[in-house]
Amino acid sequence: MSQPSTYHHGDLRAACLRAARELLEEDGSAGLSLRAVARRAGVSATAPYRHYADRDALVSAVAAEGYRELALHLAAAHSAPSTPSTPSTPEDLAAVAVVYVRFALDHPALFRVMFAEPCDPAGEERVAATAALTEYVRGIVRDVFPGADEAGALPTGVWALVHGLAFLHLDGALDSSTPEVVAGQVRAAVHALCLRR
Amino acid sequence: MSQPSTYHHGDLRAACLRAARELLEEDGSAGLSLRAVARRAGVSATAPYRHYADRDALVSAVAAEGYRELALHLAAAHSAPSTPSTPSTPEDLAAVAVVYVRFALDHPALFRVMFAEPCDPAGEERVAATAALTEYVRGIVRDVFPGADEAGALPTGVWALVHGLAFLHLDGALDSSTPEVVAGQVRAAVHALCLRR
DNA sequence: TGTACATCAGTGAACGCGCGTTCACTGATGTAC
DNA sequence: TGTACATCAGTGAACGCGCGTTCACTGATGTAC
Repeated sequence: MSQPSTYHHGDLRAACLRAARELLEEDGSAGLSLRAVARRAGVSATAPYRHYADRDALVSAVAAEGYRELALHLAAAHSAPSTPSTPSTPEDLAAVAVVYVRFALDHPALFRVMFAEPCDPAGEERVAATAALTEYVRGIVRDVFPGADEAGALPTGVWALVHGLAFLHLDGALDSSTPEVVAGQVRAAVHALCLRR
Repeated sequence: MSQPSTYHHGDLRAACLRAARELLEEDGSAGLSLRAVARRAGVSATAPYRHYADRDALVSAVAAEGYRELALHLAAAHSAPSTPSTPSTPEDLAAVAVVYVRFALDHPALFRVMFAEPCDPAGEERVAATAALTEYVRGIVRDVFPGADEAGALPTGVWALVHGLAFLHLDGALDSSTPEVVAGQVRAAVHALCLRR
C-alpha cells in the first residue's frame, strides 16, 4: 500500500483529471489531448481509455470539476467574513462577483472550457453542473433583492454582468494588471448597476 | 475579365475569408483549417499562403472582420427607426443590446473566435478592432447616461452585462428558443439594471 | 503593334507531426474453495 | 493457509488521418522598349 506498484497506477482517473488541468493552464485548450494527458500521468497512451470513453468524456469531466470548484469558491466568499450563510447586501453581492471574476482569471483555460462550445452538448455531468451553478447564482441575487422579481430579469442580468466582466477581463478588454485593480473594477461595476434598488 | 481564368483566382484573399466564415458556422472553430479553407475556395492547399502568412493570420483576419461587422450592426440599430444618430434613452440602449446578442446568436462560432484566446495576442488588426468596439460601446453608454461617470464604471458594467447575456445565451444557459424570447429577455435585463438612474 | 522579360499567383509533391482510437496482449489483484 | 482462476488495469504496436508548412515549379499578367 505504501509503495503502489508501478503497473497499477492506483487512481489514474484522478491523475488524468489533474494532468488535464495542468496542461490546460500551460498550453491552453489546444494542448489538451488524450495522449498528452497520458504522457503527463506517466502512463501509456491508451491507459486513459480504461477511465474515459473518449476525449470528450475527459474534457467534460474537467469542465464539471471546474463548475464544482467555482461553486465552492462562491460559497466560501459569502460565508467567510461575518454573515453566517446568505448574502443580503449589495456589498455581499459584490464580494461574490469579485470571487467569480478572480476564479476566471486564476484559471483562464479551465474557465474557457467550462463555457466553450460543449464538445458533448448533452453531457450529463456538465448539464447538471451548469444547472446547479445557475440556480446558485439566482439564489444569491434573490436573497439580496427580495421581491419584485418578475420573470427573474434581475438575477439573469446580474449573472450576465458578472459573467461578462469575467470574459472581458479574460480577453484583455479591461485592465487586469493586479487583483486589486480587478476587484475594484468589479465592485464599481456591480455598485453602478445594482445600487439604489 | 468577364470570365476570369481558372488559374488566377481573382480575389483569393476575400474568398478565403468567406470560406473560413462558412466553415466556422458549419463545423465550429475546430473545422477552421487552412487546408479546409483552400479546399472550399477550390484552390490548392498552399495557395492561401500567398495572402496569409500562416493559419493565425487568417483567423485574426476573420476575427477582425467580425468586429467590424458587429460595429456596423450596432450602428444600424440606433440610427434606424427615428433617432437621427445618437441613442439617448434606455430604450435605445436596450435596442443596441438586443442587436449585440442577436449577432452572437446568428454567428456563434464567429463570435467565439472574436473573443477567444487570441491566437496572436498582438495581432494588430485584431487589437485595433477590439479597441474600436470598446470605444463605441462606451460612447453609447455615455450618451445615454451623461454625467456622473466616474472612472467609467457604468459603461464597463453595461458592456459586461450585454456581453455576458450574449455568452450565456450562446452557452444555452438562457432560453434562446426564438429571437423574440431572446430580445424580451435582453430588454428586461437591461431595464432591470439600467433604469431609474 | 510585337516581343522580351520581370513579376505575381497559383500548383502539386513531399516532409514530419501528433492525434484518436483499435487490438491482442500481459501483469497484478482479489476471491472461491 | 494455499492454490486456481476470473477480473481488472495497464502495455505497446499499429492504423489511418488531417494538419501546417516547405519547396521547386509553372502558368498568366502586365510593362518597357
